[in-house]
Amino acid sequence: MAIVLPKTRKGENSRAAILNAALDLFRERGYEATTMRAIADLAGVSLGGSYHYFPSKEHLVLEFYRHTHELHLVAIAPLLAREKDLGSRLRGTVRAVVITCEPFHAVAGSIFSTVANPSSPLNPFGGAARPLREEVVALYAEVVKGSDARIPADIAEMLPLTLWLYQMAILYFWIFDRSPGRLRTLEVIDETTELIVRLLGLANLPVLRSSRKRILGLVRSVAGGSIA
Amino acid sequence: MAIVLPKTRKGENSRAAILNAALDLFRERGYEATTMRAIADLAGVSLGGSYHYFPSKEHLVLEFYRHTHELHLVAIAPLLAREKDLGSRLRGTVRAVVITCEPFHAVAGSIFSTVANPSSPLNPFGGAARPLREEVVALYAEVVKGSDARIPADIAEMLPLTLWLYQMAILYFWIFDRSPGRLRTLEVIDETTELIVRLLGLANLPVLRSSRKRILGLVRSVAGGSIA
DNA sequence: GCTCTAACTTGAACATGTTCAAATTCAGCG
DNA sequence: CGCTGAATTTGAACATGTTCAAGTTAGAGC
Repeated sequence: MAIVLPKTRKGENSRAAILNAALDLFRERGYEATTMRAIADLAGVSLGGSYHYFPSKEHLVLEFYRHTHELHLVAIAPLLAREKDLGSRLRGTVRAVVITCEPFHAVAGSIFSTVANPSSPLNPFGGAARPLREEVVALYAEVVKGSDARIPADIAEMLPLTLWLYQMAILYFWIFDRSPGRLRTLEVIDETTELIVRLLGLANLPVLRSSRKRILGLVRSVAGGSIA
Repeated sequence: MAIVLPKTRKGENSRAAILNAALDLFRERGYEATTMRAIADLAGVSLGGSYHYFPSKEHLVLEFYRHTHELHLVAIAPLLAREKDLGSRLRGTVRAVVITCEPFHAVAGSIFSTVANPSSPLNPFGGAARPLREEVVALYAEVVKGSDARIPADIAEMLPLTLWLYQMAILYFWIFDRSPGRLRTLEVIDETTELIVRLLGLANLPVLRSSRKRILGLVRSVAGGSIA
């Protein structure tokens, strides 16, 4: 079950060939229609070969996800360097997620399903996925911090984690979106990011004070138990 | 693929035996560890027999849903007949969900992951689960309607569906909850239901008017595309 | 009671993810 | 060059969800 890293040049080649074959076939046929035998054939290794570097078919999907995360980082770097408005930063970042993931829309369901399984070590709330999760949370921390919005400290503390959860919800919506160009998802992103910014602005209203405390306590409690 | 209903007494017995065997084994060993062969053995039919009444192993899970849903209905009937306060009705209803599902807590994770896959016929947003989903939404409509709370019409329209989504979120939290007696989930239910009632009370604040419109439009849009 | 048909049941066969013991390769070393 | 041990590779074997053609049963109609 442990992930074995290649120790030789030859091993590196094999691992890369397997991964590329898997990514190509996933994109071309989808996850379920891609058999481990087809991956092995295309990679030029035997059936068992893949299991030397990837403990399971699902682990190949996770490599897929890691790949898109890196594409995402590259895609939004200019925006984050330039833009100061929180709404624009948030909208651009989340839009970039779904745009980056677009080539993999057909596979995304299986990714999500894999990732949603609480008993899997790959669960985003669990330990194994922790580095990647923290990278994404840190990204949202930067989205907020690099803006000119003044966020109260108690909210700022929990906001990145909340935005990460929000992104997961958007991705789940996106998986179901069959509209051309995934326009509906983009619309929902525009609506929700604007809503988030507006609600942040309203958070200091006296009448909302107690709800704010309650919500923050809730987020803290949920995050504290399941994630941290 | 079509679901075949038994036409004879013998058929009814077989179907019931298969279903009972499946529920018992799911509860005892979990979803993945329960093989179709074990189900068939325990039910006293041959391997292929199950497929006459249940198109797939996942469809047996759907029956499991229905089973717990019916237990849930029975559990909350007295409360809904007696209580008029919205917060109490909501809290009691959602508490009853997790209490009803408690015997299946260990299984719930793998079931959730199976079912979260959008390509699964059992996906709660998809077609096969539609009748059951509509029953649950109708239940929440009754929770609201039978209360003495006065809910604006535009909110009342989308509230049951939103509460169903909320229930799903609670269930996902519950899956991760390792606290004794699942006390943390119950606490979160108490917190969130009170928050929901409070926010409903605030919905008429002028300053929230535009956010309210936005949120309702969002829910309507999300529901219209993926679910209805 | 006999026949016929639809309902029901069977289990071998298949597809595919996974395992694992054995075979092969290869770089380093004397 | 030949040896050695680790890294890599192999493919047969296994487990399990699913299919399906063939067999069996039971009840309606006569």
